[in-house]
Amino acid sequence: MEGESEHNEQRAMKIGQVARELNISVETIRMYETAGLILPEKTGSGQRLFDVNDVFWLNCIRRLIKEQGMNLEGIRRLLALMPCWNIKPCTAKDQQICPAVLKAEQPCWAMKEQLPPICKTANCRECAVYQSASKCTNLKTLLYGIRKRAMALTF
DNA sequence: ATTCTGACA
DNA sequence: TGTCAGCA
Repeated sequence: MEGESEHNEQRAMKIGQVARELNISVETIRMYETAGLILPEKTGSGQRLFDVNDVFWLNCIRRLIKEQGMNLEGIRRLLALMPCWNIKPCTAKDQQICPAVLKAEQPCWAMKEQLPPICKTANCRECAVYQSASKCTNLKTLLYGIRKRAMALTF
């Protein structure tokens, strides 16, 4: 059996283990990361570590692709539409220059360095924006903030 | 044995 | 997406 004897550690899985459990190749998982869909933890040596939420999210990505007719680009752009400014308490001034607010090219966590200080120094894996996205409830609630904002502008 | 990055007959 | 190289 595997070494599942860890206690406080949030039993992080290596890419090979994740690949086996989800029946996908490690190359594919790395590709999802390159596309900005997932943000696995990295050890000092560069080893990717996935927790249960990462695995769950990867599962959602697979379904979006295999059952919902989406592709990597589509998912990436969808995540890029997340109303991070409604989740993260950034100032109006930040929003005027934040690429995550002005553009919808990629998820905010995929361009961390270009973000204002509040987000630039944050741990994206622990940020509500990334976590809510990886919850993969349904795509509409994911964009609820957008609707709220649209309503405010319309009425 | 496993993972990592980068490249591509 | 696969896979082979050359490391760590």
